[in-house]
Amino acid sequence: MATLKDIAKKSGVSVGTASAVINNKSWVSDKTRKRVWEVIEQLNYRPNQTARSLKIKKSETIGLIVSDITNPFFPEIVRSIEGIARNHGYSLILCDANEDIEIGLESFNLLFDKQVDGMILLGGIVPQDALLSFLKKKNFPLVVVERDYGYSRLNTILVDAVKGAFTATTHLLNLGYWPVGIISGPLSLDQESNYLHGSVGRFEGYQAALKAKGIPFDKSWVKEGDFRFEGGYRAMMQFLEQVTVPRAVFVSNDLMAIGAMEAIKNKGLRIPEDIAIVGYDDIPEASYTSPTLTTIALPKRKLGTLAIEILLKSLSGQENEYQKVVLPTKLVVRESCGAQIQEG
Amino acid sequence: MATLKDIAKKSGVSVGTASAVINNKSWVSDKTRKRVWEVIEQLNYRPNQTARSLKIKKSETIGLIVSDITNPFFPEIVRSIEGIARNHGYSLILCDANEDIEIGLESFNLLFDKQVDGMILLGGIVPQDALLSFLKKKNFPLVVVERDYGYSRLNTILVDAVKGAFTATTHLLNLGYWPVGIISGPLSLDQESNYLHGSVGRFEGYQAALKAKGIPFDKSWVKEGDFRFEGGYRAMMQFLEQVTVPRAVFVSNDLMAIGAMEAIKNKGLRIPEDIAIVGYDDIPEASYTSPTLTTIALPKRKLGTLAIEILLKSLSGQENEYQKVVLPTKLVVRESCGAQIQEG
DNA sequence: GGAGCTATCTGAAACGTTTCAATTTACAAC
DNA sequence: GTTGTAAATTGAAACGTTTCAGATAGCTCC
Repeated sequence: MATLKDIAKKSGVSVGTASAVINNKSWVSDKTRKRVWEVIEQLNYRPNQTARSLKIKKSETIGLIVSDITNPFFPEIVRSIEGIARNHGYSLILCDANEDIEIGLESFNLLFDKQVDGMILLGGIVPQDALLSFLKKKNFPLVVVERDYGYSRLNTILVDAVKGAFTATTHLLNLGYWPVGIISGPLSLDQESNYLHGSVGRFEGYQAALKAKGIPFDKSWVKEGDFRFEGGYRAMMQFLEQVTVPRAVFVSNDLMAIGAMEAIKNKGLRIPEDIAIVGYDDIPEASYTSPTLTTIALPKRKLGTLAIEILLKSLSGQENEYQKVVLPTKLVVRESCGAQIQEG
Repeated sequence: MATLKDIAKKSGVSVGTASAVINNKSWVSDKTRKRVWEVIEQLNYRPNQTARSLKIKKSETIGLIVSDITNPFFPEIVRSIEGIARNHGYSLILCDANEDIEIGLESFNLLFDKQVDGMILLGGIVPQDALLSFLKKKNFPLVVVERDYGYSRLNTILVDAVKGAFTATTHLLNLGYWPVGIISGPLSLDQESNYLHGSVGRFEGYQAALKAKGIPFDKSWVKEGDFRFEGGYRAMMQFLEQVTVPRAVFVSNDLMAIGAMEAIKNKGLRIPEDIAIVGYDDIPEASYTSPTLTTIALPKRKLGTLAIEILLKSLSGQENEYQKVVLPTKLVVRESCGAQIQEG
């Protein structure tokens, strides 16, 4: 592997000049520049980024911790982050936490050792105390997506979960369905670990929608899931075994909604004729299911691009404020809610 | 950020000794070891991996180029690779090529600049000429998954695509369907860029199955897709607009199969009553669709673990042979093929 | 009390860059 | 020619580690 020294020797200049050439410094004479470039090409020289990083104290690398890479919600976000990062000369070190908070913490530390210049947390699987105690000591470019740590000196990109769930539930209520149930995300976990997961917001939105219609909240229309396919299936099965079954259900994410639909079909019931369903996330699969899934679309691409853009700005050292962005959701009406054809 | 020098000064030893302590060299006295560790903890010292990498000429980083991270086939493989890599002290730089061969090449070069110690190509989106001319010059730890570059000095992990496609097609033929079409992967691209994608093997398997039954091959039962949802939809639409429509179709990957089913349903036809479908990959979604998708299951987890294990062995410098592993596939019978309940 | 060990520790070079003060060169102006 | 100035180049230090030849100290043995 050729080094700058080789280039310098072979083209008869000093190492400093050779460095100036590859960095396109303006003060190198055209003659020298040309000669050095010839040698660079001849030796097929590529600068050693590690040495460069050591010197300039930047790794030009970003850490990305995804809470669950196999959840179809994330890959599209990862893609948009990776593309923009690459176009700005940054590469991505990926860690998948597999929804395990221990791995989240381990990855968090590991990424620092690897000298990443900044970090993006997709889904915020890093434990709150570790993250906050770290942030209180150091100032580090960091963006959190889809998790609210409730700390002001932190860039956060959220989606208006309360309003999204409100819209979904109201949509079902407006269609005249009654009763309308909810399959939520993990609720109890949230309290124990102080993990303000999106599930709480979505649950609140559901309750608010009932309230707005003057309908009393009733615990028996609530089942708790785990954001995974199986959890949705199980929760719906519980509903189906009740004496009175809900006429419609808002399911807190699409993966669970698909599981819930599976349960309904297995019981020989029809969607939406017997039970109407609205999901949340709008993962690609929502268009494939049968019936297709009415759901709350999150601006996935936007979530990713915004995250990396805010991070890049922060990386560029501009003295910028911490941002907390809340993006709107959008109701996507498909078949599972039983609405007449109408643009949502 | 504390450095080794700080540690050395504060604990009254030389930098060399301090280094020996964090690297757990045996010849440091217990007394010194203890004192240095105290300072390390007190200053919250963490070794600078960049400096370390520069010196030891290893980055402890692996490059991973995925041909399409949003294809549900890949995330599970990525997860198994990442987990094992992390447990062995390696982290992963992820590049997503978005099925774009240009990006594949760009990423390939970028990863070298980043001094990755080894590389895994998931789906082999790197152009053949670039890869092979590189390999002929240098010797570099590399594992390719699900693409056969047809070069012997290269670790390759494949699945028996020909046999898989043969099994799928034969399954349809045995059910008495006729004619049986195929939606293939990109075939023409393969010839132009000499890209021996899995699509060719699957196509061959289809042809072999016909031949085995003494059925002549007919071009009009072949449509070319792009391995994406939309491509499957479009290809099926072409079939549906033909004078005679195939009675069953083997679709070369599940994403396209789901697209194809969508097209069929949109035309008001039934699966499998009007058209039977068998896919390939067994992505998680294959169990969610309606009807559920009969498909060829690949050992995804195994593909990932094997890839990283071979790479790690190669990285450890053992003078090992190049390996070419071909894993078997498995027919998973669900509803879309219209077979009676039977274990596959 | 010196030789010979061993166990422990030191100091400096090296890894491949970037950076910058200092130097050299080129050239114009007189 | 000398001087002044700008342009081009050099050389060495630095980044934070690892490594290794050599130094030192403490023993044992005769």
